[in-house]
Amino acid sequence: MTDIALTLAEKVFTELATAIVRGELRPGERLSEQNLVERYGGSRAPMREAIQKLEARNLVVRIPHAGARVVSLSLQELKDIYEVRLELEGMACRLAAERMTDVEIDELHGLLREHADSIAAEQGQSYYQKAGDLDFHYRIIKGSKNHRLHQMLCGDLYHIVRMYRYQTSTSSKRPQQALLEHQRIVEAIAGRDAELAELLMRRHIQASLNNLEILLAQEEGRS
Amino acid sequence: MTDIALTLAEKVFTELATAIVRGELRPGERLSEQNLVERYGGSRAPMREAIQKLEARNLVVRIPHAGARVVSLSLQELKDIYEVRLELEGMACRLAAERMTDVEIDELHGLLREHADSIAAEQGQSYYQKAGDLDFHYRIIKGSKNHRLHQMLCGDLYHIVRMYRYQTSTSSKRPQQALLEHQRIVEAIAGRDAELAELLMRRHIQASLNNLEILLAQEEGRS
DNA sequence: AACCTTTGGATTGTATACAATCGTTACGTT
DNA sequence: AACGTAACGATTGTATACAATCCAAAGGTT
Repeated sequence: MTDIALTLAEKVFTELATAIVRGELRPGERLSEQNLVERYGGSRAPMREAIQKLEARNLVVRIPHAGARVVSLSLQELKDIYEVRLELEGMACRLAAERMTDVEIDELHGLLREHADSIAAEQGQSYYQKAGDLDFHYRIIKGSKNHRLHQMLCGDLYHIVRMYRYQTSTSSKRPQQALLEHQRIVEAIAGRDAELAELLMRRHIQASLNNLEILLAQEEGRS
Repeated sequence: MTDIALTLAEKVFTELATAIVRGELRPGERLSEQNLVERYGGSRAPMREAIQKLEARNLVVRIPHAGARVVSLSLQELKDIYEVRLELEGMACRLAAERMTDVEIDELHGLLREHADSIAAEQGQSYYQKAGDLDFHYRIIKGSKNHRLHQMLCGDLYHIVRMYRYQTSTSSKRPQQALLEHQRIVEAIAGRDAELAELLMRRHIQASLNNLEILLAQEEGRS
């Protein structure tokens, strides 16, 4: 039989994780075990375990005897994360150019066609564009065939990155620009040009970092 | 007042972590909560929490309703880890060349002199050499001034790397060779040559990976 | 009025008890 | 004898209860 016996701790964990990523739980907000019991049912033990799982993924910070809070990153910490992501995802793209199967590359092409159609039809809502962007990066990471790399990028860093992207609405011109960059990256991968693929991916992420910094600076000025 | 109130869960966690790294707990070995209670005292709750912390650092694997086992890595997984480490520690070295203070660099020089003396005196026992090697890498990582990078390298990857190094006794000629490589790396950092520093560090780790692969192959043949 | 101390409430850390699930062994069947 | 099945034991998941710690507000002192 397939194991449908998900523990309550895992359910609460995924619920909370998506809530944090979507910004429904604000950075710095407290997570009391008792509150979670009242909201999700069950007892304190599973709630506690869920919080620990969140801590393991750096989504919350726990202080002994003082409780857990949704992580709140300084601008410096966010830059640190992007610096690492730049390196790791560049690496992933390089490896993907060497290791992806031809079928996987075809699927990448298909994905880009979908995105292009979606943007052309103007129905490319912000949410779906972000999901699509995520899907693109996800496939390349998977294409690196390095399980640990996949785990680090998708498990830890991406939650954080997504969390801050949800709140900052991307500027209107960026999606088309991003699609162009994506297309060039896929070209490089299809040509098995690992160095170029890495270079282009690094530039791509650098661009989105610049974008984020501008938005954060605006937000800073507004507060 | 300084918080000396370490929770039992944390104590057990550090105990177990070092035990695993030292090989006192073998890969694949089971960790039953009840057993831990008998060995460390207390109740199941803190033991459970300790095991979860170990899982968060990839030192154990937990399967719902089936318990926890010390992680047992395939050769492929080990290669994946080294591949990531190569990239991240190369990055750390590059950043260190740009960001370390002159004082920190002086301290690095001092560390290398100690190592040279230790080897010359022939009293460089295998254990201390490893500790020294670790200290060297640790300082460079810290010198990168990227907190997340530090966390990833020291928190997750190093435990695993150390775990497999403890068991494989380094070959007799390697320490001197390693010291030489260390010295060249520090030269590059002192000269603020970031690219060279990264290159040398990557070669250095690649060499130790080659060394490890040979030893693992020998072990494979012996079993 | 500002500062320190103290006391109360709330929250986490730990202990114990019960329920659900899994692995294994013994048994019966083919 | 080999295979499938069912019951047992052991272990984990969850619930409840108690102890230790922290945070904040109230009161006294300088």
